[in-house]
Amino acid sequence: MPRGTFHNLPPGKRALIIEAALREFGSVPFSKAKVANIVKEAGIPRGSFYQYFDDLMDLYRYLWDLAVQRKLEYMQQHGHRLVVSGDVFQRLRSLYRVGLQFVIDNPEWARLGVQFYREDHDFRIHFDGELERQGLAFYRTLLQEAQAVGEVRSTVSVTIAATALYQMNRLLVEEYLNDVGVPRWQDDMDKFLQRADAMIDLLENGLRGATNHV
Amino acid sequence: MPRGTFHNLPPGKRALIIEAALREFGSVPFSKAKVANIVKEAGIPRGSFYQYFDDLMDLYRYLWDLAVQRKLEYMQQHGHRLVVSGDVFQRLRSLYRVGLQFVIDNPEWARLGVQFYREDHDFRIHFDGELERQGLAFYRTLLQEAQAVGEVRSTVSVTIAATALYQMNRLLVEEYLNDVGVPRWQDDMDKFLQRADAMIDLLENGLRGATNHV
Amino acid sequence: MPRGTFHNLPPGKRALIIEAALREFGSVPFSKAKVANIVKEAGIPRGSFYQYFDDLMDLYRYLWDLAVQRKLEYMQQHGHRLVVSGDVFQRLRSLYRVGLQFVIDNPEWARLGVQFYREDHDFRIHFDGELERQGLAFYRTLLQEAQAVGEVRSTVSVTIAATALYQMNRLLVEEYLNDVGVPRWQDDMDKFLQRADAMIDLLENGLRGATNHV
Amino acid sequence: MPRGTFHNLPPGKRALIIEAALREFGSVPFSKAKVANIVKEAGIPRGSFYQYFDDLMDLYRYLWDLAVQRKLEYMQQHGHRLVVSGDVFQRLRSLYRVGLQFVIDNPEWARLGVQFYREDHDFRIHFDGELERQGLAFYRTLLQEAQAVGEVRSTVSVTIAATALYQMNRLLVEEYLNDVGVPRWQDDMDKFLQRADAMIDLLENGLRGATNHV
DNA sequence: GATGAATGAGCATTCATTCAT
DNA sequence: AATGAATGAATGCTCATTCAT
Repeated sequence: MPRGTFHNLPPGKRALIIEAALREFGSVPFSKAKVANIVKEAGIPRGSFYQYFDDLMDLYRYLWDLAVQRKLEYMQQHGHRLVVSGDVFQRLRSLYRVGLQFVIDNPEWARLGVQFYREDHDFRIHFDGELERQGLAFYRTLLQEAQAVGEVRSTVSVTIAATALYQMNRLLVEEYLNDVGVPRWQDDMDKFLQRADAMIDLLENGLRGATNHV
Repeated sequence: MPRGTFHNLPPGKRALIIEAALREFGSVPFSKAKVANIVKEAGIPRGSFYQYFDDLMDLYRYLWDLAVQRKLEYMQQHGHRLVVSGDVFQRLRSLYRVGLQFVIDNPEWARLGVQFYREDHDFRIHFDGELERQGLAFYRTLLQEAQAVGEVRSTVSVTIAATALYQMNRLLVEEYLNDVGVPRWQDDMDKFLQRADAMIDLLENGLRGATNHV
Repeated sequence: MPRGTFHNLPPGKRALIIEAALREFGSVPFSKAKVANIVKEAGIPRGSFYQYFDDLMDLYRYLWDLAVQRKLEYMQQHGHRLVVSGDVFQRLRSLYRVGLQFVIDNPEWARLGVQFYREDHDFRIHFDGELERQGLAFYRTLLQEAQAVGEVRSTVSVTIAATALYQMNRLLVEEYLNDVGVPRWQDDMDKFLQRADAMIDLLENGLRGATNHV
Repeated sequence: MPRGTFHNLPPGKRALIIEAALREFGSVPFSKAKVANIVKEAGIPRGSFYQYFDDLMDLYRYLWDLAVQRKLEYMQQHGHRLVVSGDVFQRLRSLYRVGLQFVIDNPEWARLGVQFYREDHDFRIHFDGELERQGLAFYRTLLQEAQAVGEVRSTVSVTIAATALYQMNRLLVEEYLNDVGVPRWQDDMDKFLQRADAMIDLLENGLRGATNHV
C-alpha cells in the first residue's frame, strides 16, 4: 500500500506518477520494470519513490487495484449496453463488445492486464489468485444457467467452455492492443468489434458444416 | 551456433548444460535469463560458457533448434497415432492429443515454448518470424480444405477459426504445465488428453443447445 | 559531458577525481585506462563514477576540454611574454618558451597531451580532428607571412617546415616530461627553456657551416 | 628467448608465427597485443604459443632482435647507395633515403618500430635502452666530425641537432606508413624520398631568408 | 517531507595462463 | 611435444535501495 505521503500528493502529480507507472508496467514484464524509468517519466526524484511506495511491487499492487476498480466502474456506467434479455449468446456478444470497448477507451490500463497475463503462473497466482478464479466462475455460472434452460448443450464441459470464453476474450484484447494500439479510426474499432462477434459465433455454433457425423 | 568445444564435450556434461539452460530459459523471459544461473546449475566455470557459446542468445537459438528438431522427431515417431482418414475434427483431435503427449513426455522442452510465447511480439517476430505464420497457415489450410468438402461451415471466418485452434492448443499446453508440471499419475495425463478432446468438441459443435435461434 | 552530479560535487572531491583521472589518462593509452584505477585513486565507489560520467570517454572528453581551456587561459595570462614585434624567429622562440612554460607549470595536464599524440591516428582524428589541422595551419600561416616579407627563404617547403616546427615543439614537451617529470630545480627548467631556443636556432639557421655549398 | 621448440619448427611455420606477431605488434601498443590474435592469425594452437614463448614479451623481444638484425643487414647490402665522399649533408641525405627505402621494402618491420616509439618512455628505456642512445650517438659523431671540418656551424648544439636528425627521420617513416602504408606506385615512393631530401635541406640551411639578422 | 547523491551487489564478457590428454 | 579446453581474475556497467541534507 502506498504511504500517506503519496495520497497527500496534489492530484496532478499523483496522476503523473500513475501514468508513468502504467506505461512501464504495461510495456514490460514486472521483473523488467525499472524504478529509474518511472521516476524519470514522472519527473519525480528517485528518493520520493521510496517515500511513496515500499518498492515496485507496492506500486504494482496499487495500480492493479485501480485498474480493477476502473474496469468495474466502466462496466457499471456502460451497463445499459449489456443485453440482458436475449439468449446467452446475445448476452455474451454484448459482454465481449463492452469489454473490448473498455480496452478501446482505456488502452493504457488494458495493457497492464495484457502484461499481467504474460507473467509466470506462479506470479499470477501469488499476486492475485482471485482474479482468474472469479473470471472463470463468472462464465461458469453463465453457462450453467444457459444449460439449465437448454441454450447450451448439456454435454458441453462447463469448465472447458468457461476457459475458452475467458481466453478468447483475452486473446481478442491482446490482438487489439498489438495490432491497433491506439484507436485511430472508427474502422479499426469496428473491425475488432466484429471480430468479437465472430468469436462468439464460432463458440456458439462451432465449425461443423452440413456433412453427417460419423 | 555453439562452438566445436561444446559439441566435443562428453555427452553427460553437454546434457548437464542443456538441462541447466532449459531450466533457465523455461523459467524466465529471455532478457532475465542469467549466465550466472546456468553455469552454477551446470557446475561449469564462468569462462567455459563463453568457450562454448557466443552469448546467451547463441545458446537460446541452439536450444530452440533442438526443441524444434525434437518435436519433429517425436511427431514422426508417433505419426501412426495421427488420424489421417476421418473428417477434419478427428484429425484435429489426434493432432491435439499427440501434441499434448509430446508435452507430457518432454515437459522441460515444452516450457521453453511457453516462455517463448510470453516474449514481446517484437522478440518473437525477430527471433523466429516463421513460426507463428506457419502455425496459423497450417490451421488455415486444414480449415479451407474442410470447408471445400463441407465439413466446416462456409460462413465461418477461416482467420478467426485458425486463430482459435492455434491459441486453444497453446492454452492446453500452458495449463498442463501449470497444473501438473511433471506428469505423476496416468490420471493427470488422461485428464488433459480428455480436455484436448473436449476442446475440439467445443470448437466442432459449438455451445448451442436445442433452443431455436432468434 | 559529465552529469550535474559531478559539477555539484564539493570542489575538493571533484579535484580528487580530476587528478586521479589525469594520472590515469596521462599514463596509459585511452583503451588501457581503467575505471577501476580512477575510482580507487580518487577513493570513490564504483557506482559513483557512473553517476558522474557516462563512461570513460565522457570523462576523457571533459578532461580534454579542461586541458584546452587551461592552456588557452595560460597563454592569455602569459601573453605578455609573447614577442609580437620582432621577426618570425623571435616570435617562434617566445612561442616555444611560453608553451614549454605551460608544461613546466602543468605537467599533469601536459601528460594528457603526450598520451593523446601516441594514440592511433584514427583515434586522434575521430576524437579531435581539428587539433592537428589547426596546429599545422598555425605554423603554415606564420611561415607564409614570413616568406612574404623575406624572413623565410622562398624555396623552403611550407608544409615540411610547418611539420618540423609542430613536431619539434611536441618533442621538446615529451622530452621534458620524460627527463624531468616534475620540475625540481630552476636549473632543470632553464635547461629546457634554452633547449627550446636552441631548436629554433637550428631551424632558423640550419646546420651548415662556412664551407661552400657544392 | 623463445624455447628450443620454436627454433625446431619447420621454417614455414616459424615464418607464419613471425608474420602474425609482426602484424599484431605493428598494429597496437604492446599492452593491447593479444595472444589470441597471434595464434589465430598464425593458425597455431593456443597452447603451442606457451610452448614456444614464455609470454608476449618474450616474443616481442625476439621480434625486435630480428628487426634490428634485418635493418643492419639491409644497410650492409645497400651500403653502396650510401654516399661517403661528399659533405655531411650529402651523406645524411643518402642515409635518410636508404633508411626510408628499408621502410618501403619492409613496411611490416618498420611498423614495429613505429609502435615501439609510441610506447611509454619507461617501456622503451626498460626494453631497449641502448637503441636510442646508439641512434643519437651515431648522429652526434657525424655532427662532431662535420663541425671539425667546418661543414657544420660550431655554435650549433650537437645534442639538439642530433635529436632533430633522429626525430625527423622517425617522423618521415611514421608519415610514410600512415599516408601510404603499402607502396603502390613509384610516385608515392618518390614523393617521400623527395620529402626526405627536403627535410635535410631544412636542417641544413634553416629557414632564414635574406633579411638581415638583428 | 523532499531531494538526489552514495553505495555496492550483481552480471556479462574478455583473456592470459594452466592443465589434461 | 602438440593440442585446445578449463579456469577464474579482472573489468565495465546497471540499478535498487539507503543516506545525508
